[in-house]
Amino acid sequence: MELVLTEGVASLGLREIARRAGVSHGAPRRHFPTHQALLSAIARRGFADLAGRFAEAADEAASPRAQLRALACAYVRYAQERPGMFELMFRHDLLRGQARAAGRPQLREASLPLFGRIVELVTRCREQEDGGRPDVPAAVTAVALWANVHGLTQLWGWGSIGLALGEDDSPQPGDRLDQLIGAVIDAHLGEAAA
Amino acid sequence: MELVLTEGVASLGLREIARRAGVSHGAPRRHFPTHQALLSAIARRGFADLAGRFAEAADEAASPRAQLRALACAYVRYAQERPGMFELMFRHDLLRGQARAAGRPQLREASLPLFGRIVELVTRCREQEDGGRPDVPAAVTAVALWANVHGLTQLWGWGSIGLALGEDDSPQPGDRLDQLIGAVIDAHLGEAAA
DNA sequence: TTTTTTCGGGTGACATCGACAAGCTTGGGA
DNA sequence: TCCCAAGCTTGTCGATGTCACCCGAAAAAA
Repeated sequence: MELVLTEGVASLGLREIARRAGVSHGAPRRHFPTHQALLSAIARRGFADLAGRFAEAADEAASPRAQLRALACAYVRYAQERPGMFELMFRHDLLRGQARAAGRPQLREASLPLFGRIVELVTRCREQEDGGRPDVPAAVTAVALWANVHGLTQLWGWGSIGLALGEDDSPQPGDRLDQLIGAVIDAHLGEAAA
Repeated sequence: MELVLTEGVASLGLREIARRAGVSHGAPRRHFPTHQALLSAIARRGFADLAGRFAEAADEAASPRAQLRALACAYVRYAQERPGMFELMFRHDLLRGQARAAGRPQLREASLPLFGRIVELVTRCREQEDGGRPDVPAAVTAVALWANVHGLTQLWGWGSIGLALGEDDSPQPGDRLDQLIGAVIDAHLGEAAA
């Protein structure tokens, strides 16, 4: 099923998926009650993939700050590696229908543990190097950081960043993205690590 | 036409818009070549609205930092006040078709001057109170800040923030949003203003 | 072993959608 | 007066998602 995501999110019609699977339309209905449910299932698989990347990114890094940075990198990299999947994950809930109440909880239950890990890392990072600003609770900083990474991913994904920064220098764009992520982490967690 | 946006982005079918306008389907075709073009026109109007809010938000504030804060507030407030319009503005380009190359430039040309104002404010804010980190160029900070506000808006819009922070205290949620925006501004521009 | 239930899939219909191709109607120059 | 172009209507075409019904095989129950 994921093979369809290499074609973009626009080619995710129910009949198209059925064609791709070699079965007739209405066959998916035996497994998923509606089109949205199928898309939700695919998105859930995407969230599982992302969680796996998070796990293996956190294993490679030692300090909490490095782990946070690795998480952010994994986030952006996943989005730019599987753009269709990323798109589907964060907007399938209103692609066509008004199933707002039905699609939400699944998405939230999938993205909530990821956030729990972030807030835990922020607290650990704070009590270890206490360079941040302790006047604002850790959960707020975690939310701000998460929002920053997500927004960065979004803006990067549709090319607004390369256009806003101007495409003058920086031989490969991966450098600029690393610079951007480093700036974001530094901004939310304090200037530089110990 | 904007009246349709009070019903959400799901009710923006071409025929539905025509019904709402009291004309028959295929009538909009005389003014807009395709459905995407109509949606782009509505989104452009939304961008104009947002630019107007930015202008009047920047007038009320004096210091560049206060202006940036006002801009961020206006951004989030606009999104939570017209959620359908906000959604349409940032995703109509791939709602259904593959008109990726056609829808993009209009969106970018509409959102680029807004960003220019942000980077200008960041530079002015820096050379005035020089509290930030001058080792990273101002454009990078501006992008990071913009991405942060955008991501915050997105996460807030679909309720992930209230769910992540827990709905325990904070009588009205507007306070928490102000706190969040303040934290974001402080993080990217330096601890506290003069 | 025989029967029955369930599971996975197929077929066709229906309403709706966006895009298109004619036809109308109306208003303002020549 | 004629004309013609803008704006709207109507109808069609392909395609979509949902639904109801039918079928074959495998598993479960008799």
